[in-house]
Formats: sequence, structure tokens, C-alpha cells
Amino acid sequence: MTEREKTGGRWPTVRGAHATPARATSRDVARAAGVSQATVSLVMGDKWRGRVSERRAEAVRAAARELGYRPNLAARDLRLGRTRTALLVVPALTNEFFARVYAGAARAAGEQGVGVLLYPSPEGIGPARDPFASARSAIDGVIASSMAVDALADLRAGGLPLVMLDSDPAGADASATVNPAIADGVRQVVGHLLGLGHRRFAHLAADVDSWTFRVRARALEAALRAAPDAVLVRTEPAALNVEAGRAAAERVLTAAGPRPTALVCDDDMLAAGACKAARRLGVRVPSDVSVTGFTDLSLATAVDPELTTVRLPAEAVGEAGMRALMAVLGGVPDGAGELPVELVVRGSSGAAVG
Amino acid sequence: MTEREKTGGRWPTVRGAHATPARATSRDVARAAGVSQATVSLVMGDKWRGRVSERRAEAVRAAARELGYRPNLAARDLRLGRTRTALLVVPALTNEFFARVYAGAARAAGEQGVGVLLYPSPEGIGPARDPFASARSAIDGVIASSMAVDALADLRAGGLPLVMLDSDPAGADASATVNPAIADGVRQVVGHLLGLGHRRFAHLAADVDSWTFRVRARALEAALRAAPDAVLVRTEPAALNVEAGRAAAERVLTAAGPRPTALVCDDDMLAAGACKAARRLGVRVPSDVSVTGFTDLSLATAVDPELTTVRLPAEAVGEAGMRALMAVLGGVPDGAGELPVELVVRGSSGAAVG
DNA sequence: CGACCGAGGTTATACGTAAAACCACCACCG
DNA sequence: CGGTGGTGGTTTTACGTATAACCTCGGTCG
Repeated sequence: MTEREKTGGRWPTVRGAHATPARATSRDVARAAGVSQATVSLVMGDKWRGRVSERRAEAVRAAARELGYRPNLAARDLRLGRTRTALLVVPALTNEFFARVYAGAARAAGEQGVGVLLYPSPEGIGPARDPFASARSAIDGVIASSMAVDALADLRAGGLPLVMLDSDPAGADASATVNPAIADGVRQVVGHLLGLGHRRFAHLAADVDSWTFRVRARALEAALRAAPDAVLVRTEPAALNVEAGRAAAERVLTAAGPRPTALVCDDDMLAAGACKAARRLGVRVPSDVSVTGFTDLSLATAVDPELTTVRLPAEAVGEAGMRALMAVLGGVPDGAGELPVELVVRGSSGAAVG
Repeated sequence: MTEREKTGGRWPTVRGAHATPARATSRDVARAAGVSQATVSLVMGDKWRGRVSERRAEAVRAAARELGYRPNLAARDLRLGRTRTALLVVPALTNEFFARVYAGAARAAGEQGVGVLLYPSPEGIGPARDPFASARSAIDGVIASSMAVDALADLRAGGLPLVMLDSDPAGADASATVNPAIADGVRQVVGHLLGLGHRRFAHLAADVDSWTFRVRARALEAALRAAPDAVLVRTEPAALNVEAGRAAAERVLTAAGPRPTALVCDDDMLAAGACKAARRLGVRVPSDVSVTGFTDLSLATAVDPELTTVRLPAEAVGEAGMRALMAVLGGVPDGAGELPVELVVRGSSGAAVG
């Protein structure tokens, strides 16, 4: 008597409630097709060229179709010692940028038959959070954003191939890094604004301590050195949301001294907040002050005027990250990659006045 | 000679590049602790009360800690014939609502040690899309939004426990359903607007063929019957994005005849578009026309004026869906659940004029 | 005093798959 | 005619875990 017969099914307590029809195994298929289990495995794995006759192979495929056979992936993973599953670690999926990174990664993964698991958003997990415990099956590799700071230590401890996003290519202790060309984006924004005659800039910085935002600050200073007469006002870093952006911009716009004519914001959310602050203070966008964002979230075209912003290729970041991981897993040490960004000029920037 | 010794490791091609340190197995722990593998399994599975002495149990735990032992989940899943993994099927994670549903589901799942897998967004998957093939490991149950229409047929074919979101509780062929109280939300919006003196309404409908939007339309008509003198203008359903909402609202606001004073939109994105259309036409919000949304996306407070909207409990939907699924898996046929919604009054609605 | 029992283990087995090793058969060649 | 190699399979084993079944050893009780 087999154990399965004894225990009687997968979910004994609900047996019958929703009939789980005892999935067919490769052995069932073999029996139905009159071959051995090994032959089924060869045919299903597409490794039968020259090992199995066309007649038999077709018989196996027919039987598999008939029985609705699907390989048990837990068994396959156990046998092969790998899972074809990558773990994607991002700070929060409710951040549209990372949702799009995920979409890109999932697409690239799907093409290769690889699965993507998400590190549960830290805020939802208690003190016992553990990326490897929560990942259902084992993980072959990890793709992580440097913004997911509180998870990084755990990740390195795993000893798995690690691809970092938004991370310093030089300093990152990773198998590979993938970044949008942030510095270039900043140069494009500044070039655009200088061309419009702006000379008094304010930087609405995000209070996130990660490479991608540090680069914005550095690149902004560097780009402004091209115009010796330009001045740059720094603001207290603001949390990455609209309200914080509004508050920060309000302070800038009501401060003593000559008012900046261009607000360069680290993110579209801050830029949206800045527009809001301006309107409430009776400062018009873009005629009195120009506002630029970063990322090109859907929010950028929801507000009025629409935001001039630097479009970050979120999907491409996810795709490239996944490809880099797969390259590393395949033995190709795939170093650092940088993805092009694009300045999108919309209604929130215009010619400088005053 | 064992097979492992012969093949020489998990990723032979990159052996050394990133040392995969050959994870410890329960047998390794057993050897280190001087007990049998079965004992390790009992201790790690917390099933040792009365079967293993406290001394031995502690020795096992120490050895496990020392070796960094983590159970191989593929093996466990194979043995147990289940995966403690649920598949979440949503149309797109780039839709903030569903991202929040996911977050809620992941939280509820994490508390119970259950994993959440996502159905890869259909747009990213080729013709060979198959939720069960792409799910890395087998799946115990499915939570699906009715908006993911193109996946539904595949899902039912799986024969797995299925919890439906945004789905007609009566007609849904599912183990359980979870819905926000949409109709009640509509009643609250209409009550709010009627109280402000509005009588000429327009409905900016979404062109998504799903229960949740059909309910909005029906409930709107029903709620307006409370005010016999109220009139309702229907618009051509618009795609679920800001631009489509803008275009639809433009048509409504420039149509012949008396202009509606209240635009009831099926979603915040449509409402944001409506506000944009109004501003461009010189129609002021809320003094000339009131606009209301649905969902309470982050976008609702990014635009100016902020949107009066019905807050849908996205996280709670995900949590309740996961709990319902776990109840079904546990044998409790957990029928239909409805979650309360909340009208959030902000700047886009005001007293009617004209 | 022999039967019984519970505590505290160990041994053996099964989950479903992939693939190495083996085997039978035939064709061909020197 | 003995060997050699290719073709088309089968047999067997291993992956790591959970648990049923079994074993041993004191103590207890009828």
C-alpha cells in the first residue's frame, strides 16, 4: 500500500469540497503511453533527439495532453538543485517606479521560464522577517534595489548571486549593477533650464540615503558649474511624497532673498507637491517658476500643468537586472550596465523671468 | 560515490566565481548533533514534545544554527504535496490599487508563513502564457481579480480553490468572494452631492467590463432615484487613464444643453482627467463643477484641487482575500465578504451653482 | 513475574523528477 | 566472424524532507 493511498489526498479536510483531482505524474503518463518514466522525462524535457523514436515521443505527448500532465515543479527543483526563481527586493511595490521595475523583470524572466518572487515589503513583515524563509522555494539569485536598505544585510548573508539596482557601480559588493544614467539626466535637465535663461536654481532633494539620489545632488552641482553665474539653493531633504514636496517648496518660495526661478526636484512626487505649493502661494507655473521632476510617473501627466521630467526606464531596469542575473548564473560575469534616460519636456518648465 | 560528488556542485560553471557554499541539509545537522535525521526533522518542525528530550532538542537547534541550516523547501513541498503558496492574479501591478491589494495579501500571507506568487502581467507574457507553468512551484490556491479577464479561463481549468475579488458574489463560480462595498460608496457620493445642491449629474464611466464598474453604474441610477428632479447624463465609457478621462470630460462639458454640475467618475484617474479638462475649458473646480473619483489613489492628493473620492480599502481586500483562501484551504467554506468604504471629502466637490 | 506502556529515539519509505548507467539490437567494417 | 558504434530504449539512483512503523529500555501493574 502506498503512502498516498493511506493519507488519501492533498487536503483531506476539504476533500470533495473542491475536488483536487490528484494530478497525473510522469509515471502515470508513462503507463498510459506504454513507456518507462525515464522516456517521459526525456520527451517532456525536450532532450529526446536521437534517444526516442518519433512515434513514441508523439505517444508520450498525446498521453500527457490526455491526462493533463504538468511536471511537479517541487520535484524538479529538488532534483536539479535549483529553482529557476529570482528574488526581487524593492522597498515597496506601491511605488510605481518599482512596480514597473517588477513588470520588466517579470517579462524578461517569463521569456526564459524563470519565476520572480518578491521580497515582502518590510513594513508588512514583523521582526522575524527573513527573505529566505518567506521565499517559498529556494532562490537562485537576488535582484535588489539599494533603496531597500534594511534588507541588504540579510541578502548578503545568503551568499547568492546579487544584482544591485540604483547602486554605486564602484562600491557595490555585487555580481553586477544596473542603473539608469542619472547623471546624464541631470545634465539634460540643467541644460534645458539654462537654455530657458534660468540662473537661480533650487534643489528639492529627497531624504532617501541611496546612490541614485546622491548622484542627483552631485551631478546638479557639476552641471551648474557650466554656468558661472548660476546659483543653487539647497533645501532640507524631503520625504518621498507629495505633501513633503509641497511643504519643502513652500519654504523655498517664501524664503528671504531673491526667489529661485527653477525648482529641480528629485522625483515627480516632490515636483507635484512643488506645483501645489506654488499655486497656493499665487506663484504661477511655469511663468513665475519652472518645476522639473524625475522618474516620469503616471502622476506627471495627471497634474496640471504636466511635469517636465526625466523619464527613467523602469521596465528596462527590471529587464536588464534580470538578464544580468541570468548571465551571472550562466557564468558570465556581467559587470555594470547603464541605461539611457530621456528628458521629457512638458508644461511645468518655461522661460525664466526676472 | 554520490551523485553530488560527481557533478561537483550546483552551478559548476560559476563555481568559485561566487562560492555557493553547498547548503547544509538536515542530515548534516543530524551528524553534527549526533542524532538521526528524523530527529532533526521533528525538532525543526516543532513536533518533538514528548518525542525528543530537551537536551537533544537543544543540541539539534545549536547544530542547525551553527551550520546555518535552512530546510530545503522544494523537498518539503514535494514531501507534503503542498506549497503554502498562493497565486495572486491581477491585471497589472502598475495599477496602484492592485499593488496595494498585493501588499495586503502579502502581509496576511506572511503572518501565516504562506508565500504569494504573482501571475505575470499578461501584457508581458507571450502566447504561451500559463499561470501554472510560470508559477515556479505548484500552487495551493488562487486569488484573482475579475478584471484579469483573460486569465480566468485558465484559472478555472486548474481546479484549485479560487477566491475572487471584484466579482459578483452571486454569479462568481468561486470558493469565496471579497468585495469593497461599492454600492454603498456610490450612495455616499451621491448623498454628498445632493446635499450640496447638485441635480445635474454626469457619469464618467470606465470601459472595463467587470462587476465593480457595473455596480457603480447601477448604484448611481438607484441612488439618484431618491431625488426625482435629478438628471443623469451618461458618457461614452473611457479607458482607465487620465488622458481618456480628460477627453471624455471635455465632451461632456462642451456638449449642447445645460452643463452638469457634478461629474461622478468611476476612478480617480478619470477624475484627474476631468479636472484637467475643466481647467482647460475655463470651467472652475469646484465652483463651476464638482468632480468626484473612486479608489483614493495617491494621485488624488497630488492634483490640485485634491479629489473628493471614495476610498477603497485595497490592502484590506488583499488581506481578506488571503484569509478567505486560507479558510477555504482549511476546510471552512468562507462565503462572500464585503468591506466598508469611506467617502473622503476634499477640494474637488462643492456647492452647486446655477 | 510476565505483559504492558510510555518515553525517546532510529530505520525505512515515499513524494516526482532528471539523468547516469546499463542493455539489447542491428548494421557495418576489417 | 569478432569487434565497434549507433539507436532506442529501461533500470536505477539521488535530490532532502516528513512521518509511519519499528525498536529499546525502564518502570508499573495485574
